[in-house]
Amino acid sequence: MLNIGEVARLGGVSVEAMRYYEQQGLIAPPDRNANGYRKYSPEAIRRIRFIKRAQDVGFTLKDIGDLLALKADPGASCRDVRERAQYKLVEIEEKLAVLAQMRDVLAKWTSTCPSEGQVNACPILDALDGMHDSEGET
Amino acid sequence: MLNIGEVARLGGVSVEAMRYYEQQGLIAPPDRNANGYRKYSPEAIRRIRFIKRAQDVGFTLKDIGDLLALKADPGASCRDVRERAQYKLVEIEEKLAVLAQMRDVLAKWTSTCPSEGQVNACPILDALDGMHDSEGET
DNA sequence: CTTGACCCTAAAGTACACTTTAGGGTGTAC
DNA sequence: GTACACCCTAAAGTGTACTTTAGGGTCAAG
Repeated sequence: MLNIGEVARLGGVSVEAMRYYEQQGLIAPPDRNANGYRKYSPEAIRRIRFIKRAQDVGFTLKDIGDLLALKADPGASCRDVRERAQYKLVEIEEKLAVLAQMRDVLAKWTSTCPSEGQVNACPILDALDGMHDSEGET
Repeated sequence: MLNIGEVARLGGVSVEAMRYYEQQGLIAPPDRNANGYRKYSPEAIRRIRFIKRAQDVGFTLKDIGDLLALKADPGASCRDVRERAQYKLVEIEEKLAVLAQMRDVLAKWTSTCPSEGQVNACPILDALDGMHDSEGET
């Protein structure tokens, strides 16, 4: 049995994050020993790492709660999990599109800026000021 | 001279956002007329649109404050503006890389999931559980 | 003369995932 | 026996860009 600090260290999170996950229902409240300390089985480390991996691919803690519920539900289907993943995939692709657009505009602007001269002749500020509108609005 | 609501409408933001920008120093406190209402010149609309365009390419309100300060400073150089833009460009490219990685992993997972069968045989949950580790960690 | 759309302020709330603070108990090594 | 690392709780704070709430004045139309 492990103390919270050990699980946190091995799981790669802070002790406070551990307590936060418990509070949010992502990890079950563990047994306590006589002094009131939380005592975890090594399985808890797997759980923490599950949460971290899910975060790494973009799931929020709420999403992760849903995934964990599906995981624990014998009546749930693999399709349910895949749906969540595909929905998240779409969200991420949307964010990618927005950022790619930002990148393109910024790249264009920085490439046309001579970097010499005063700000009153800065093409970037001119663009922000709408001096030569030409972008496709969303 | 325009009321705050007119500027907000023409600038494409809410009245509350206008007051927030003023509070944050992004727009100068305008004159008030006898009843205490803010009165703006049409220039204020340009300012709001500047802020919106800058947000659209990824600048935070704090960034935008810096840009506006450069814009108003006759001693500032175009290089200063370009530096900000290039820094932001790098930030955005970093975010893009993170999201692209998420997308790739999620796409792989969803493609290998049969969507049939019970969750106890779900390849996505297995992957999240670290069943067949093979990702390059950062 | 009242209805409704507008304006004002200050403060608190929202989402997200924690971290920090304040105050206090526990366990072990020297 | 005390120093130090560890554990506990509850509540408040962080950052971002607003929105919402509460409470109250202003103005034009009918």
